[in-house]
Amino acid sequence: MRAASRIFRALADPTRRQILQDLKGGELTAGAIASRFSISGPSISRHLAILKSADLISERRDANRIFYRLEPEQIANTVGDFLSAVCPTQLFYRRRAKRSKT
Amino acid sequence: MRAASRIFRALADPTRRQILQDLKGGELTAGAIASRFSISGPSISRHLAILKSADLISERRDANRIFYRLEPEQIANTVGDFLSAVCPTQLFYRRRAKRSKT
DNA sequence: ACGCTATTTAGCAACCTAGCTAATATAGAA
DNA sequence: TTCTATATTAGCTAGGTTGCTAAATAGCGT
Repeated sequence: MRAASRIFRALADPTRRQILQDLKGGELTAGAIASRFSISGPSISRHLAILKSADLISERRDANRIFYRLEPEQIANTVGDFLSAVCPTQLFYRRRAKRSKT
Repeated sequence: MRAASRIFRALADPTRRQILQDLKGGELTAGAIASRFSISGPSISRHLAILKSADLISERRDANRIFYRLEPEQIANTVGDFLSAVCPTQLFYRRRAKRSKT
């Protein structure tokens, strides 16, 4: 599956979009993320797996906790590419880093 | 359903994203759009209905043809809002018009 | 009215998604 | 090893999505 498709499908779910916004403030454990929602831990775990497979977040293990962190460049690059392809005059965007092929 | 959810779900399908790109060059009839894909006319018609219900495109009837036109501000506003909420430092964006509540 | 073209709507099948609970890792402490 | 805490994986169900074909609608010319 193409990276853009993985990313846009990942962004299609409101819980996942909220997780990304929550991670904007810094990394959080899976449990801390789950506690912000009224859905079960396993369901959040799957949302995290989907976000991770789209490279929108990354994980770091510390003891038996897993910290998740936002990867804003992936989001900005892919979504920015799409926006510039569809409505370039409405938006000015600037890359922070070279786009990497994933 | 919230506008953002309708829009991100509409963007989740690659055929619909391609339709938006195709409309960037100007308005097209339903038939002209359908002829660019290998899927059936009725399927394209539904994709167009989904894009229209998300206010990403608008339609104009001329005789028995229906012309579809891109609504780039809707896309830029909603997606831009999300990007600025999640990764503001990666992207600079500028509104062309006030956001309307739909 | 009739025919022709353009397009949508209806109805169906296959697949995907997101939620749940129960079971299974993983890591550290006693 | 056993216990506890954290988190994921497995297996299931309900509902949504996307494709198809066939039928209906819309507009215009004859």
